[in-house]
Amino acid sequence: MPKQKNSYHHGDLRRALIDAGEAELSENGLAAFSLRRVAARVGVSHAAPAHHFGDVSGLIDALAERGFRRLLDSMIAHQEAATDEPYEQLIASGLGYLHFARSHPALFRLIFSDHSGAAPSPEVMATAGAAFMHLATNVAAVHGAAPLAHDGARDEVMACWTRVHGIAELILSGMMDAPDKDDKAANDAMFRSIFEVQFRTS
Amino acid sequence: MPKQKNSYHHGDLRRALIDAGEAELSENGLAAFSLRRVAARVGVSHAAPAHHFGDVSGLIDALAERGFRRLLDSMIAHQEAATDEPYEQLIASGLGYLHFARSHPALFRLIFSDHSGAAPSPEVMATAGAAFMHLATNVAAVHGAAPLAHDGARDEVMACWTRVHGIAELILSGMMDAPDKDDKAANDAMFRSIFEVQFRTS
DNA sequence: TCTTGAACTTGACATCGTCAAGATTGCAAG
DNA sequence: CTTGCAATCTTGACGATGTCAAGTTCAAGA
Repeated sequence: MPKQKNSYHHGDLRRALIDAGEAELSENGLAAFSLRRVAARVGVSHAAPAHHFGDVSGLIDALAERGFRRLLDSMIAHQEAATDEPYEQLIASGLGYLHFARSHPALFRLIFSDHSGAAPSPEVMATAGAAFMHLATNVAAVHGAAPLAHDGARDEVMACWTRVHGIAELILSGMMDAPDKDDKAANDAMFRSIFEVQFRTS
Repeated sequence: MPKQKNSYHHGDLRRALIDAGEAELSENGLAAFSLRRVAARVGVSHAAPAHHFGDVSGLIDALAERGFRRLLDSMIAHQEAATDEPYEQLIASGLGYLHFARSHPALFRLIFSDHSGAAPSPEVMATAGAAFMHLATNVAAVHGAAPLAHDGARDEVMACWTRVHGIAELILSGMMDAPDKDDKAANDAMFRSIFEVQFRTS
């Protein structure tokens, strides 16, 4: 199946549009995102995407799903490069989360955009659930337990997620200084020094 | 100075546009934000805002500044309704942050949108600095010290900020369940149970 | 009174998302 | 083999949007 057999019938337009959409997103950001430019980038008419995604939110949804998968992949990759020690793996996962957010800021923001109006598609929620379970497994391993086994386990997972997520968001918004995203050692130190702080009732 | 002396020369158009922009933001969200609708809402021609804000990002910037001020106000208000105990004041500030985020989601997202391209205006950064200092004072009081006095104090403040911010963002994105935003007791319990979790090296 | 500049309007333009209608093609039934 | 059908893609149009240029109105100082 050649990439382009003829002018009509692209062959794998859906995938091509998602690829192009991802590229447009990193180059121009979400605010300047345009369906017509994505179509033009693939070399297809401006109305072609409608048949595969309905309207623009359909493409956005597909991009969100891919983004979530990439986020999970980044966590896994960083974790696999770490020690077997459970806590080190948790830290590594968090650093993978951070690295993805900073490498693909627009995609990251897109994933966590306001889904208050239209609920995210089932595929997106499923991928989000997978990422959540990954974290839950990390956290549980630190306690030497099964994921979500004991009371308050869910709170622990959310405590972890919100911390990592908050750091990522504040860095992206420019409110928080951070070392170059590829300086592993510096980010490791920065992350631990914030992640591990504890507040006490005086 | 009457609100409307005649058709031309509105009198206080800049303020009126910011008011209308804020209303539009809460009603339709950032994605559907339109300069022309804001102008129409005030009863002014579609090109009138340009004279006061340049382009659309000028109005957005003004809205961000107002939003930051409202965020700080919400923190202060909640804190003043709490005990004198420093840690309780810190928690109350966080709950005020959360309450603002959930009461004005679009404005909250706007404040922390991607400023990577154009730097936020000096006014916005100044207001953001005031919010940061408020938190720094809270955190320092827990340790019975002056703001940012000791080594690592900045990390402690950022640890606090990122935690509160992460909770707010994940709730807004729909990734985290939370009690009704006006149920004070339930939110207090939820917030503490996440904020106070500590992770240890196994 | 005259004039000058700020405040606002009007009209135009390119671009955007979406819709309806037409063109093209793969494919399976006959 | 061919013939019709449904999926795929194109074309053209519409209203809405941000921005620019040129014109209009008004207040206030010379």
